[in-house]
Amino acid sequence: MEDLDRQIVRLLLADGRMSYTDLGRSTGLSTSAVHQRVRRLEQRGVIRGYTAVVDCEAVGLPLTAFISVKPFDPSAPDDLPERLSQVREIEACHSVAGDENYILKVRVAAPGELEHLLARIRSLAGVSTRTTVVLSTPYEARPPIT
Amino acid sequence: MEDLDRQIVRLLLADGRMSYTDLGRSTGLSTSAVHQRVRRLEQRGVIRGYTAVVDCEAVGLPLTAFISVKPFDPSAPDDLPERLSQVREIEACHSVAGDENYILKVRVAAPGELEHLLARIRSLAGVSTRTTVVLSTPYEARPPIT
DNA sequence: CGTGAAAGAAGCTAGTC
DNA sequence: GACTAGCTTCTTTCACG
Repeated sequence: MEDLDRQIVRLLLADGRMSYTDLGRSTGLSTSAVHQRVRRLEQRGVIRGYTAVVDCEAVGLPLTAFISVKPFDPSAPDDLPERLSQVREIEACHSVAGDENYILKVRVAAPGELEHLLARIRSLAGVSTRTTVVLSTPYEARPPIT
Repeated sequence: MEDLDRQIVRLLLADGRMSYTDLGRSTGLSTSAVHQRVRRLEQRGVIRGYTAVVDCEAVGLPLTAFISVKPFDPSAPDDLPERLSQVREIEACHSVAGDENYILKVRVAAPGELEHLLARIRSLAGVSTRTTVVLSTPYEARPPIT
């Protein structure tokens, strides 16, 4: 990827609402040139979209946890992502190497909800779980190095 | 938090570049009314900012890993977040309950970089590490339920 | 791939209820 | 808090190098 594109991506990571005019000023390109490049970055899937960064506590989800899961039956077909896709409390699902098969990141309002969520995950996906509760988050979602 | 605010937050999570005009149409408010509400949400820290969602592979960081860390000397003052704050490969740092003290999420270009990064983390923070390599990511950064 | 111009849309700020 | 109004700024397209 070209240096100008990298620069544009970096600027949009820092401020997803930056105007094309400002992007142009910062990169030394004309407004329409950045516009074109951003469109291409979106089409190629380099930029997947844009989102607000929200304080989870402020929206009533103060409890974050990581749940590592392992199937009861390792020979069964592995369709966990689909099975759990409608469980909206799951923010992320990573297939991992190591002792367990997946790591899930979840957000809930209270410990009681975590308990119900774990039961739901175990029965929906046929897995055993190991849960690590987050106490605090010094930082999260820092921009990558690009 | 009020229902209208919740709705606005949900819309901005789905599309961080949505215009105030469209937010108004979707919520039944006038443009300036949404504008005002969004400003307040930003001031209160409910909305922390806006960012582009980028495909990490496409920007040259195809390798993601979770690193759980435990201090060599549990009685030493715990300033890991500050000690590691300039390590840009670290995307997130969570203090956690359980066997280990912190979980770090990192992104690098290649296995060799992960090796160097681990050495750097161990010496900077005085910790032992346990690393879980991500093989694939069915989903990530899904919007919370609000 | 880049530029520049021009029309239309959206952002922003007051003043009013 | 929300609305209307009006000025400013940005977006978006297109013709051209």
